[in-house]
Amino acid sequence: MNAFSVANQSPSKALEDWENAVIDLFLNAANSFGLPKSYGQIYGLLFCRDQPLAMDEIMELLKISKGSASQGLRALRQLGAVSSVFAPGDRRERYIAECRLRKLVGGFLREQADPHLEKGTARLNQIEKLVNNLQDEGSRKRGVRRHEILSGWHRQMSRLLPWVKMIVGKSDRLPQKNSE
Amino acid sequence: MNAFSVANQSPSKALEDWENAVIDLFLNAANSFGLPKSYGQIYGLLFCRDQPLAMDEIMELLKISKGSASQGLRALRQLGAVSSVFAPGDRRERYIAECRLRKLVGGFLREQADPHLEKGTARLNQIEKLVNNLQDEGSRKRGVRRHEILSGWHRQMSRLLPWVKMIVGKSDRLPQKNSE
DNA sequence: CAGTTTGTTCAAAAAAACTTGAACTATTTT
DNA sequence: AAAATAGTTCAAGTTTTTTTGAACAAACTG
Repeated sequence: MNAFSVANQSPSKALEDWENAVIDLFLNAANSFGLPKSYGQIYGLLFCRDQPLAMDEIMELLKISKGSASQGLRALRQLGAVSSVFAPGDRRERYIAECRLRKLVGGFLREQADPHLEKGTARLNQIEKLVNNLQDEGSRKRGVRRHEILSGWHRQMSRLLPWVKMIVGKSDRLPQKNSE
Repeated sequence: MNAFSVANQSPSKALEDWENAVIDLFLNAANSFGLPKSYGQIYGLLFCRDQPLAMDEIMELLKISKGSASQGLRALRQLGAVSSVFAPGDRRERYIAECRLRKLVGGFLREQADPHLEKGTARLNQIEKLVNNLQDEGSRKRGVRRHEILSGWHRQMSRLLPWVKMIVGKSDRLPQKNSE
């Protein structure tokens, strides 16, 4: 236990091992959800911290560029995964992570899934039109059948999302202290 | 209605417009699910067809390479999205698309989501270990809290998947002919 | 208002993901 | 058993995505 580890109570310059592990976890998770790694890193770092961090602190701790930090923070705010606060007596914006799974999932569905479903509707209409224009009887029948199947899938997916929000919403934070 | 469109009853050399639209739809969908475009194209093509197609036909219709076709078909079979059949009197394998959403979702969850959840368990254990080793009281408490939150999320996600399979499983194909 | 500080933008560089095709294995045909 | 056909593999090439950093804009400070 050296001078450093004792001094670690105030905003530290370096990440602890477990923090790196959490950040790496979110890095991988972001990838799986089709988001850039840096978004995951930023979220992961903020998730670890009790105190809000400013952009330049994030840049330094994660060793990422100004551009990545700026863009990542913007996207995360857009998703509702991060929000900004102002510390009195400091001009710069500071950021904290949203830790309620319900909110995170909700934001993700709103920003990613919903737009896809809408585009899907448009595409299905286009396909329907093309299919109905077919002259050849057999071809048209086959096309109509396929359009019906796709429409059914689309409907199913639309139904699924509200359930997902609902199921994830239940018993969000652990049944323990820290009650909002 | 020319000679071509009449002849189109047998395996055609070119795609129809609606087929291209469907293939493009699946191309985009594959992307959204983190799969290569070519997987989506291949699935989309097979989805359109009543008759199974051989690999060289897929290559020609989609203008993709041998390698892409081979790898794509393997991955799609692995996912349960495509299965192969043998036409009598022809040596080559032929492929058809699985059109039951339930099966598609099930395969995707099995091959993509489940492995992630397992890796998640391992990562959480690693984080727990690191956190418990912390000497500084405050740091450890913060780490423990974060590990608890992540464990809660992990549990929630594990609970969600069976529901997804269940909800998507209901009323799969349209209530119409073509009964399995 | 000139100088700082904070944060954004975007073209170019770097990294990651995907596709290609030639070489190879395995199987069938002559 | 040689030739032909099917299909796989993987290193190299291509495309796409992500990151970087310098130039810029905006808001404060002395």
